[in-house]
Amino acid sequence: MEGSFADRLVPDVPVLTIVETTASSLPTVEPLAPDQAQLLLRALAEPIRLQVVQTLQHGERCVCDLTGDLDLAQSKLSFHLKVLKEAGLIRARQEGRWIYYRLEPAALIALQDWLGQLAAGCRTPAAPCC
Amino acid sequence: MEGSFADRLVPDVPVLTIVETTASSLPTVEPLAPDQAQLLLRALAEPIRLQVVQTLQHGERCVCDLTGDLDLAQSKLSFHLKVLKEAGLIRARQEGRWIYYRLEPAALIALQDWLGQLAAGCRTPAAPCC
DNA sequence: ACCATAGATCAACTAGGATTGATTCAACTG
DNA sequence: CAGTTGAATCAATCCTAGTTGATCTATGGT
Repeated sequence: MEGSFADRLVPDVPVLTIVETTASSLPTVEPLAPDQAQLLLRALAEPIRLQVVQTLQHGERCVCDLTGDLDLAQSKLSFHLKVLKEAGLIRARQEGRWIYYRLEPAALIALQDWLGQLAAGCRTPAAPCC
Repeated sequence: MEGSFADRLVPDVPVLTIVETTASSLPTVEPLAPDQAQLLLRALAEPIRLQVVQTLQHGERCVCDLTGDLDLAQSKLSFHLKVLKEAGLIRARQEGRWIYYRLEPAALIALQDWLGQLAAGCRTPAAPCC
């Protein structure tokens, strides 16, 4: 262990836990811990990674295509894919010699919910001061 | 002009435009441009700024209180408040010698919507490859 | 078995965001 | 008015995420 790069960037936080609710048929997501929210935010808050995510929005894609799509060095793309994967935003699937990446909507939805709670909380009016 | 620090971090992107829809009574938000989304993400993707936002979730608060709440140097807090403000996530209000900051829910909701669109887009199944 | 290709990993380097402490500015107070 | 205090700004420094090019691993083809 004791890796570098993304390993340093990505703290040891358990990844998304997806929970099948008993009653509803829709899969819901555990409320995001602040750590997890931050992991997702940091992963998304980078131009190249944002491009990757937006590209994957249109469907699964293999690395070799992504390098072409985004005109990136293979090494660079690989680095960012790792960050996105460890944040739980994308998933990899191997097929022969190629590796396909796809978005993980659950992560996006979890973050969405987290933002919603944040927005919902700030309905309280002013406060006193020092 | 021609500042440094946050000025460099925060590109010259027009801030949120809030639009009153004619029919509904709820204020909605223009779809976020990728630039704007990234500005918001970068602002949120930092531990201290996230703490600030979470603190403000419980209501408006003046700087002097925030420094105490979060145990931060005044200068440091001021820097992060600037980033958050320029991203449109918080708003300042002066009252005498004190300056109160509060969350801007519209920004959170705009980002929420943006994430929603991203998640909605990735319903398409696999794709071909190289 | 050998070679070619897809992709991950690594070590060294770079760059730019964050921190620090000092300074400046503005609003009150005596 | 001078003195005080809340907060923003600045310059210098630090630190770490991101880049680069080379290397390693694995799959598949001949």
